[in-house]
Amino acid sequence: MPDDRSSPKEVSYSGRNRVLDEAERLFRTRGYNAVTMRDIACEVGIRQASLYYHFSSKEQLFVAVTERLFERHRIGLQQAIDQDCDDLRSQLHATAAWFLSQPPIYFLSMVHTDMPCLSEENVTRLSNAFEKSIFELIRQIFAQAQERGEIRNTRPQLLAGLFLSVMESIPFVNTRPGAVSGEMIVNEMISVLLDGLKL
Amino acid sequence: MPDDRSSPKEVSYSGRNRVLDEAERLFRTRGYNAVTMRDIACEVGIRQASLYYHFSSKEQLFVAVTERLFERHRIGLQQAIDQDCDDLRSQLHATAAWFLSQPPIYFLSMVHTDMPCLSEENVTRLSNAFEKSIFELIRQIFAQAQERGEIRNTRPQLLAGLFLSVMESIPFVNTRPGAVSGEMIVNEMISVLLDGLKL
DNA sequence: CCTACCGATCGGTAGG
DNA sequence: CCTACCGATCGGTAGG
Repeated sequence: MPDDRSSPKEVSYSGRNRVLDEAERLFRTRGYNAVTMRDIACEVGIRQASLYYHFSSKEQLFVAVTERLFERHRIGLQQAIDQDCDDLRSQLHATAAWFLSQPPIYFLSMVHTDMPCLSEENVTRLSNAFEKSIFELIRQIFAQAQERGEIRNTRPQLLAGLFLSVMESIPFVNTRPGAVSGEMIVNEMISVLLDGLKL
Repeated sequence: MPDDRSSPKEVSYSGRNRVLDEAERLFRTRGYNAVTMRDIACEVGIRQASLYYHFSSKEQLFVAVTERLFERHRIGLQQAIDQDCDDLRSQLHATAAWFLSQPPIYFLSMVHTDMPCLSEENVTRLSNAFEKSIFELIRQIFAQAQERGEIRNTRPQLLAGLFLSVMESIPFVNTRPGAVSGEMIVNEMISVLLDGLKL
Protein backbone atom coordinates (compact mmCIF):
# COMPACT_ATOMS: atom_id res chain seq x y z
CA MET A 1 0.00 0.00 0.00
CA PRO A 2 1.74 3.19 -1.11
CA ASP A 3 1.11 5.88 1.45
CA ASP A 4 3.73 8.50 0.59
CA ARG A 5 1.38 11.25 -0.56
CA SER A 6 3.42 14.05 -2.09
CA SER A 7 1.74 16.81 -0.10
CA PRO A 8 0.24 15.91 3.27
CA LYS A 9 -0.50 19.60 3.81
CA GLU A 10 -2.78 19.74 6.85
CA VAL A 11 -3.82 17.04 9.22
CA SER A 12 -7.58 17.18 8.94
CA TYR A 13 -7.92 18.21 5.32
CA SER A 14 -10.79 16.14 4.08
CA GLY A 15 -10.58 14.26 0.81
CA ARG A 16 -13.63 15.99 -0.54
CA ASN A 17 -12.04 19.41 -0.15
CA ARG A 18 -8.80 18.22 -1.71
CA VAL A 19 -10.81 17.10 -4.72
CA LEU A 20 -12.63 20.44 -4.88
CA ASP A 21 -9.37 22.39 -4.70
CA GLU A 22 -7.57 20.50 -7.44
CA ALA A 23 -10.64 20.31 -9.65
CA GLU A 24 -11.14 24.05 -9.33
CA ARG A 25 -7.57 24.77 -10.27
CA LEU A 26 -7.79 22.55 -13.35
CA PHE A 27 -11.26 23.66 -14.48
CA ARG A 28 -10.26 27.28 -14.03
CA THR A 29 -7.15 27.02 -16.19
CA ARG A 30 -8.31 24.60 -18.89
CA GLY A 31 -12.10 24.59 -18.89
CA TYR A 32 -14.63 21.84 -18.32
CA ASN A 33 -14.13 19.79 -21.45
CA ALA A 34 -10.34 19.72 -21.52
CA VAL A 35 -10.04 18.40 -17.96
CA THR A 36 -10.57 14.68 -17.43
CA MET A 37 -11.52 12.90 -14.24
CA ARG A 38 -8.14 11.16 -14.47
CA ASP A 39 -6.37 14.54 -14.49
CA ILE A 40 -8.14 15.55 -11.32
CA ALA A 41 -7.57 12.22 -9.58
CA CYS A 42 -3.88 12.35 -10.51
CA GLU A 43 -3.49 15.79 -8.91
CA VAL A 44 -5.31 14.68 -5.77
CA GLY A 45 -3.29 11.49 -5.61
CA ILE A 46 -6.12 8.97 -5.81
CA ARG A 47 -7.58 6.73 -8.50
CA GLN A 48 -10.02 8.11 -11.02
CA ALA A 49 -12.83 5.80 -9.93
CA SER A 50 -12.44 7.04 -6.36
CA LEU A 51 -13.67 10.47 -7.38
CA TYR A 52 -17.12 8.97 -7.72
CA TYR A 53 -17.06 8.26 -4.01
CA HIS A 54 -17.17 12.04 -3.44
CA PHE A 55 -19.15 13.24 -6.47
CA SER A 56 -21.67 11.36 -8.53
CA SER A 57 -20.46 12.68 -11.88
CA LYS A 58 -18.04 15.05 -13.55
CA GLU A 59 -20.84 17.52 -14.07
CA GLN A 60 -21.81 17.46 -10.40
CA LEU A 61 -18.19 18.05 -9.44
CA PHE A 62 -18.00 21.01 -11.79
CA VAL A 63 -21.19 22.49 -10.37
CA ALA A 64 -19.92 22.11 -6.81
CA VAL A 65 -16.58 23.67 -7.75
CA THR A 66 -18.20 26.61 -9.50
CA GLU A 67 -20.75 27.31 -6.78
CA ARG A 68 -17.98 27.37 -4.19
CA LEU A 69 -15.96 29.69 -6.42
CA PHE A 70 -18.86 32.10 -6.87
CA GLU A 71 -19.62 32.10 -3.15
CA ARG A 72 -15.99 32.96 -2.35
CA HIS A 73 -16.15 35.86 -4.78
CA ARG A 74 -19.43 37.07 -3.34
CA ILE A 75 -17.87 37.26 0.13
CA GLY A 76 -14.65 38.83 -1.11
CA LEU A 77 -16.45 41.41 -3.21
CA GLN A 78 -18.85 42.30 -0.41
CA GLN A 79 -15.97 42.90 1.97
CA ALA A 80 -14.08 44.93 -0.62
CA ILE A 81 -17.07 47.15 -1.26
CA ASP A 82 -18.02 47.61 2.39
CA GLN A 83 -14.60 48.71 3.54
CA ASP A 84 -14.56 51.64 1.12
CA CYS A 85 -18.11 52.79 1.20
CA ASP A 86 -17.74 56.43 0.21
CA ASP A 87 -17.44 57.13 -3.52
CA LEU A 88 -17.60 55.16 -6.76
CA ARG A 89 -13.92 55.51 -7.61
CA SER A 90 -12.66 53.93 -4.42
CA GLN A 91 -15.30 51.20 -4.62
CA LEU A 92 -14.17 50.32 -8.13
CA HIS A 93 -10.56 50.25 -7.01
CA ALA A 94 -11.41 47.98 -4.09
CA THR A 95 -13.39 45.71 -6.39
CA ALA A 96 -10.59 45.58 -8.93
CA ALA A 97 -8.08 44.87 -6.17
CA TRP A 98 -10.14 41.87 -5.13
CA PHE A 99 -10.20 40.44 -8.63
CA LEU A 100 -6.46 41.00 -9.00
CA SER A 101 -5.84 39.21 -5.71
CA GLN A 102 -7.61 36.09 -7.02
CA PRO A 103 -6.58 33.71 -9.78
CA PRO A 104 -8.23 34.96 -12.97
CA ILE A 105 -11.66 33.61 -13.83
CA TYR A 106 -13.02 33.56 -17.33
CA PHE A 107 -16.76 34.10 -17.17
CA LEU A 108 -17.09 34.56 -20.90
CA SER A 109 -15.31 31.29 -21.61
CA MET A 110 -17.45 29.60 -19.02
CA VAL A 111 -20.64 30.84 -20.61
CA HIS A 112 -19.49 30.17 -24.14
CA THR A 113 -17.58 26.88 -23.79
CA ASP A 114 -18.38 25.18 -20.47
CA MET A 115 -22.06 25.90 -19.98
CA PRO A 116 -23.27 24.21 -23.20
CA CYS A 117 -21.79 20.94 -21.89
CA LEU A 118 -24.05 20.97 -18.82
CA SER A 119 -27.69 20.04 -18.35
CA GLU A 120 -30.26 22.77 -18.72
CA GLU A 121 -30.98 22.63 -14.99
CA ASN A 122 -27.35 23.20 -14.04
CA VAL A 123 -27.00 26.00 -16.55
CA THR A 124 -29.81 27.97 -14.89
CA ARG A 125 -28.44 27.08 -11.50
CA LEU A 126 -24.95 28.41 -12.22
CA SER A 127 -26.27 31.39 -14.16
CA ASN A 128 -28.39 32.42 -11.20
CA ALA A 129 -25.49 31.88 -8.79
CA PHE A 130 -23.28 34.12 -10.91
CA GLU A 131 -26.02 36.69 -11.16
CA LYS A 132 -26.56 36.89 -7.41
CA SER A 133 -22.98 36.43 -6.28
CA ILE A 134 -21.06 38.63 -8.66
CA PHE A 135 -22.99 40.52 -11.30
CA GLU A 136 -25.56 42.01 -8.96
CA LEU A 137 -22.91 43.35 -6.58
CA ILE A 138 -21.08 45.15 -9.36
CA ARG A 139 -24.34 46.44 -10.78
CA GLN A 140 -25.32 47.90 -7.41
CA ILE A 141 -22.08 49.84 -7.15
CA PHE A 142 -22.98 51.75 -10.28
CA ALA A 143 -26.69 51.98 -9.46
CA GLN A 144 -25.97 53.52 -6.06
CA ALA A 145 -23.43 55.96 -7.46
CA GLN A 146 -26.12 57.00 -9.89
CA GLU A 147 -28.67 57.47 -7.09
CA ARG A 148 -26.16 59.59 -5.22
CA GLY A 149 -25.95 61.74 -8.32
CA GLU A 150 -22.31 60.91 -8.72
CA ILE A 151 -22.47 59.79 -12.33
CA ARG A 152 -24.69 60.56 -15.26
CA ASN A 153 -27.65 58.46 -16.31
CA THR A 154 -26.44 55.15 -17.77
CA ARG A 155 -27.72 51.60 -17.50
CA PRO A 156 -26.00 50.05 -14.46
CA GLN A 157 -26.29 46.64 -16.11
CA LEU A 158 -24.22 47.80 -19.05
CA LEU A 159 -21.60 49.31 -16.81
CA ALA A 160 -21.37 46.13 -14.75
CA GLY A 161 -20.92 44.08 -17.92
CA LEU A 162 -18.32 46.50 -19.19
CA PHE A 163 -16.41 46.47 -15.93
CA LEU A 164 -16.42 42.68 -15.65
CA SER A 165 -15.32 42.17 -19.24
CA VAL A 166 -12.47 44.59 -18.67
CA MET A 167 -11.41 42.72 -15.51
CA GLU A 168 -11.48 39.50 -17.47
CA SER A 169 -9.35 40.80 -20.30
CA ILE A 170 -6.53 41.99 -18.05
CA PRO A 171 -4.51 38.74 -18.09
CA PHE A 172 -4.91 38.75 -21.86
CA VAL A 173 -3.84 42.35 -22.44
CA ASN A 174 -1.06 41.78 -19.97
CA THR A 175 0.72 39.18 -22.11
CA ARG A 176 1.51 41.59 -24.91
CA PRO A 177 4.87 43.33 -25.23
CA GLY A 178 5.42 46.14 -22.80
CA ALA A 179 3.43 44.29 -20.18
CA VAL A 180 2.59 46.40 -17.21
CA SER A 181 1.26 45.45 -13.82
CA GLY A 182 -2.41 44.65 -13.37
CA GLU A 183 -2.69 47.57 -10.96
CA MET A 184 -1.56 50.05 -13.61
CA ILE A 185 -3.99 48.70 -16.14
CA VAL A 186 -6.82 48.89 -13.64
CA ASN A 187 -5.94 52.48 -12.74
CA GLU A 188 -6.00 53.52 -16.36
CA MET A 189 -9.22 51.63 -17.03
CA ILE A 190 -11.05 53.21 -14.12
CA SER A 191 -9.71 56.61 -15.07
CA VAL A 192 -11.07 56.21 -18.60
CA LEU A 193 -14.37 54.92 -17.29
CA LEU A 194 -14.90 57.89 -15.01
CA ASP A 195 -13.28 60.76 -16.84
CA GLY A 196 -13.44 59.62 -20.45
CA LEU A 197 -10.80 60.01 -23.12
CA LYS A 198 -11.60 63.56 -24.12
CA LEU A 199 -8.99 66.18 -23.37
CA MET B 1 -25.66 5.19 -53.37
CA PRO B 2 -27.56 8.01 -51.68
CA ASP B 3 -27.01 11.22 -53.56
CA ASP B 4 -29.74 13.50 -52.22
CA ARG B 5 -27.57 16.10 -50.50
CA SER B 6 -29.79 18.34 -48.42
CA SER B 7 -28.33 21.62 -49.70
CA PRO B 8 -26.79 21.72 -53.18
CA LYS B 9 -26.39 25.50 -52.75
CA GLU B 10 -24.19 26.65 -55.65
CA VAL B 11 -22.94 24.81 -58.65
CA SER B 12 -19.20 25.27 -58.34
CA TYR B 13 -18.86 25.38 -54.57
CA SER B 14 -15.78 23.33 -53.84
CA GLY B 15 -15.79 20.69 -51.16
CA ARG B 16 -12.88 22.30 -49.40
CA ASN B 17 -14.78 25.54 -48.93
CA ARG B 18 -17.88 23.71 -47.77
CA VAL B 19 -15.74 22.06 -45.11
CA LEU B 20 -14.22 25.39 -44.10
CA ASP B 21 -17.63 27.04 -43.82
CA GLU B 22 -19.23 24.36 -41.67
CA ALA B 23 -16.14 23.89 -39.53
CA GLU B 24 -15.97 27.62 -38.89
CA ARG B 25 -19.58 27.77 -37.84
CA LEU B 26 -19.13 24.87 -35.42
CA PHE B 27 -15.76 25.97 -34.02
CA ARG B 28 -17.08 29.47 -33.55
CA THR B 29 -20.11 28.43 -31.57
CA ARG B 30 -18.73 25.52 -29.54
CA GLY B 31 -14.95 25.82 -29.50
CA TYR B 32 -12.19 23.53 -30.74
CA ASN B 33 -12.46 20.72 -28.22
CA ALA B 34 -16.23 20.29 -28.21
CA VAL B 35 -16.45 19.92 -31.98
CA THR B 36 -15.61 16.52 -33.44
CA MET B 37 -14.55 15.68 -36.94
CA ARG B 38 -17.75 13.64 -37.20
CA ASP B 39 -19.82 16.73 -36.34
CA ILE B 40 -18.19 18.66 -39.14
CA ALA B 41 -18.47 15.84 -41.66
CA CYS B 42 -22.14 15.41 -40.77
CA GLU B 43 -22.86 19.08 -41.47
CA VAL B 44 -20.99 18.98 -44.76
CA GLY B 45 -22.73 15.77 -45.74
CA ILE B 46 -19.68 13.54 -46.16
CA ARG B 47 -18.01 10.82 -44.09
CA GLN B 48 -15.66 11.74 -41.28
CA ALA B 49 -12.66 10.04 -42.88
CA SER B 50 -13.20 12.09 -46.03
CA LEU B 51 -12.29 15.26 -44.16
CA TYR B 52 -8.70 14.02 -44.19
CA TYR B 53 -8.74 14.28 -47.97
CA HIS B 54 -8.98 18.05 -47.57
CA PHE B 55 -7.08 18.63 -44.31
CA SER B 56 -4.36 16.52 -42.76
CA SER B 57 -5.65 16.84 -39.19
CA LYS B 58 -8.27 18.48 -37.00
CA GLU B 59 -5.68 21.00 -35.85
CA GLN B 60 -4.75 21.95 -39.42
CA LEU B 61 -8.41 22.43 -40.23
CA PHE B 62 -8.83 24.69 -37.21
CA VAL B 63 -5.81 26.74 -38.18
CA ALA B 64 -7.08 27.15 -41.74
CA VAL B 65 -10.52 28.13 -40.48
CA THR B 66 -9.15 30.67 -38.02
CA GLU B 67 -6.70 32.26 -40.45
CA ARG B 68 -9.50 32.70 -42.97
CA LEU B 69 -11.69 34.20 -40.24
CA PHE B 70 -9.01 36.67 -39.18
CA GLU B 71 -8.30 37.69 -42.75
CA ARG B 72 -11.98 38.39 -43.36
CA HIS B 73 -12.05 40.59 -40.27
CA ARG B 74 -8.92 42.40 -41.33
CA ILE B 75 -10.53 43.35 -44.65
CA GLY B 76 -13.86 44.26 -43.09
CA LEU B 77 -12.25 46.37 -40.37
CA GLN B 78 -10.00 48.15 -42.83
CA GLN B 79 -12.95 49.07 -45.03
CA ALA B 80 -14.97 50.21 -42.02
CA ILE B 81 -12.17 52.46 -40.81
CA ASP B 82 -11.33 53.91 -44.21
CA GLN B 83 -14.85 54.96 -45.09
CA ASP B 84 -15.12 57.15 -41.98
CA CYS B 85 -11.68 58.60 -41.75
CA ASP B 86 -12.36 61.79 -39.88
CA ASP B 87 -12.67 61.51 -36.09
CA LEU B 88 -12.31 58.82 -33.46
CA ARG B 89 -15.98 58.62 -32.59
CA SER B 90 -17.13 57.79 -36.10
CA GLN B 91 -14.26 55.36 -36.55
CA LEU B 92 -15.27 53.51 -33.40
CA HIS B 93 -18.87 53.40 -34.55
CA ALA B 94 -17.85 52.04 -37.93
CA THR B 95 -15.64 49.44 -36.24
CA ALA B 96 -18.40 48.42 -33.87
CA ALA B 97 -20.87 48.22 -36.73
CA TRP B 98 -18.56 45.78 -38.48
CA PHE B 99 -18.34 43.51 -35.46
CA LEU B 100 -22.10 43.62 -34.99
CA SER B 101 -22.60 42.69 -38.64
CA GLN B 102 -20.55 39.51 -38.14
CA PRO B 103 -21.34 36.41 -36.09
CA PRO B 104 -19.77 36.95 -32.67
CA ILE B 105 -16.23 35.75 -32.14
CA TYR B 106 -14.82 34.93 -28.74
CA PHE B 107 -11.14 35.83 -28.72
CA LEU B 108 -10.82 35.35 -24.98
CA SER B 109 -12.30 31.87 -25.14
CA MET B 110 -10.04 31.11 -28.06
CA VAL B 111 -6.96 32.16 -26.17
CA HIS B 112 -8.02 30.51 -22.94
CA THR B 113 -9.61 27.28 -24.14
CA ASP B 114 -8.72 26.55 -27.77
CA MET B 115 -5.11 27.70 -28.02
CA PRO B 116 -3.73 25.37 -25.32
CA CYS B 117 -4.91 22.41 -27.42
CA LEU B 118 -2.72 23.41 -30.36
CA SER B 119 0.99 22.96 -31.02
CA GLU B 120 3.31 25.72 -29.94
CA GLU B 121 3.99 26.58 -33.57
CA ASN B 122 0.32 27.05 -34.39
CA VAL B 123 -0.25 29.10 -31.25
CA THR B 124 2.35 31.66 -32.34
CA ARG B 125 1.03 31.53 -35.86
CA LEU B 126 -2.55 32.31 -34.86
CA SER B 127 -1.48 34.82 -32.22
CA ASN B 128 0.51 36.73 -34.80
CA ALA B 129 -2.35 36.57 -37.29
CA PHE B 130 -4.73 38.00 -34.70
CA GLU B 131 -2.21 40.66 -33.79
CA LYS B 132 -1.75 41.84 -37.35
CA SER B 133 -5.30 41.37 -38.61
CA ILE B 134 -7.35 42.73 -35.76
CA PHE B 135 -5.59 44.05 -32.71
CA GLU B 136 -3.18 46.31 -34.56
CA LEU B 137 -5.96 47.96 -36.57
CA ILE B 138 -7.91 48.84 -33.44
CA ARG B 139 -4.77 50.00 -31.70
CA GLN B 140 -3.96 52.35 -34.57
CA ILE B 141 -7.36 53.99 -34.38
CA PHE B 142 -6.59 55.13 -30.85
CA ALA B 143 -2.94 55.89 -31.55
CA GLN B 144 -3.84 58.16 -34.47
CA ALA B 145 -6.55 59.95 -32.52
CA GLN B 146 -3.93 60.56 -29.88
CA GLU B 147 -1.47 61.95 -32.46
CA ARG B 148 -4.19 64.25 -33.76
CA GLY B 149 -4.55 65.52 -30.20
CA GLU B 150 -8.10 64.30 -30.10
CA ILE B 151 -7.80 62.33 -26.87
CA ARG B 152 -5.61 62.52 -23.81
CA ASN B 153 -2.48 60.49 -23.28
CA THR B 154 -3.35 56.82 -22.72
CA ARG B 155 -1.78 53.57 -23.85
CA PRO B 156 -3.39 52.70 -27.22
CA GLN B 157 -2.78 49.03 -26.46
CA LEU B 158 -4.91 49.22 -23.36
CA LEU B 159 -7.68 51.01 -25.17
CA ALA B 160 -7.64 48.44 -27.97
CA GLY B 161 -7.87 45.63 -25.43
CA LEU B 162 -10.66 47.40 -23.61
CA PHE B 163 -12.60 48.04 -26.80
CA LEU B 164 -12.25 44.44 -28.03
CA SER B 165 -13.27 42.95 -24.70
CA VAL B 166 -16.32 45.17 -24.66
CA MET B 167 -17.25 44.09 -28.20
CA GLU B 168 -16.89 40.49 -27.13
CA SER B 169 -19.08 40.83 -24.08
CA ILE B 170 -22.02 42.31 -25.99
CA PRO B 171 -23.74 39.00 -26.78
CA PHE B 172 -23.32 38.09 -23.13
CA VAL B 173 -24.68 41.33 -21.70
CA ASN B 174 -27.44 41.14 -24.25
CA THR B 175 -28.97 37.95 -22.87
CA ARG B 176 -29.92 39.47 -19.53
CA PRO B 177 -33.44 40.75 -18.81
CA GLY B 178 -34.26 44.01 -20.48
CA ALA B 179 -32.13 43.09 -23.44
CA VAL B 180 -31.50 45.96 -25.78
CA SER B 181 -30.12 46.03 -29.28
CA GLY B 182 -26.40 45.69 -29.89
CA GLU B 183 -26.41 49.13 -31.46
CA MET B 184 -27.73 50.75 -28.30
CA ILE B 185 -25.13 49.02 -26.17
CA VAL B 186 -22.38 50.11 -28.51
CA ASN B 187 -23.59 53.70 -28.48
CA GLU B 188 -23.58 53.79 -24.71
CA MET B 189 -20.19 52.09 -24.50
CA ILE B 190 -18.54 54.51 -26.90
CA SER B 191 -20.16 57.43 -25.14
CA VAL B 192 -18.74 56.28 -21.81
CA LEU B 193 -15.36 55.65 -23.38
CA LEU B 194 -15.12 59.14 -24.83
CA ASP B 195 -16.94 61.31 -22.35
CA GLY B 196 -16.64 59.30 -19.13
CA LEU B 197 -19.30 58.77 -16.48
CA LYS B 198 -18.81 62.01 -14.61
CA LEU B 199 -21.65 64.49 -14.72
C1' DC C 1 -14.38 10.94 -51.64
C1' DC C 2 -15.73 5.96 -49.73
C1' DT C 3 -15.68 1.51 -46.41
C1' DA C 4 -13.61 -0.62 -42.81
C1' DC C 5 -11.09 -0.41 -39.01
C1' DC C 6 -7.70 0.72 -35.04
C1' DG C 7 -5.49 2.26 -30.66
C1' DA C 8 -6.29 5.54 -27.18
C1' DT C 9 -9.02 7.62 -24.03
C1' DC C 10 -13.17 9.13 -22.12
C1' DG C 11 -16.98 9.04 -18.14
C1' DG C 12 -18.88 5.79 -15.40
C1' DT C 13 -20.06 1.01 -12.91
C1' DA C 14 -19.51 -3.40 -10.13
C1' DG C 15 -18.00 -5.23 -6.21
C1' DG C 16 -15.34 -5.09 -2.50
C1' DC D 1 -11.14 4.60 -1.13
C1' DC D 2 -9.35 0.41 -4.27
C1' DT D 3 -9.05 -3.03 -8.61
C1' DA D 4 -10.96 -4.37 -12.67
C1' DC D 5 -13.55 -3.42 -16.29
C1' DC D 6 -17.06 -1.63 -19.90
C1' DG D 7 -19.44 0.76 -23.78
C1' DA D 8 -18.96 4.85 -26.33
C1' DT D 9 -16.47 7.90 -28.84
C1' DC D 10 -12.48 10.20 -30.24
C1' DG D 11 -8.71 11.46 -34.09
C1' DG D 12 -6.59 9.19 -37.52
C1' DT D 13 -4.99 5.32 -41.11
C1' DA D 14 -5.20 1.72 -44.96
C1' DG D 15 -6.60 0.81 -49.22
C1' DG D 16 -9.33 1.64 -52.77
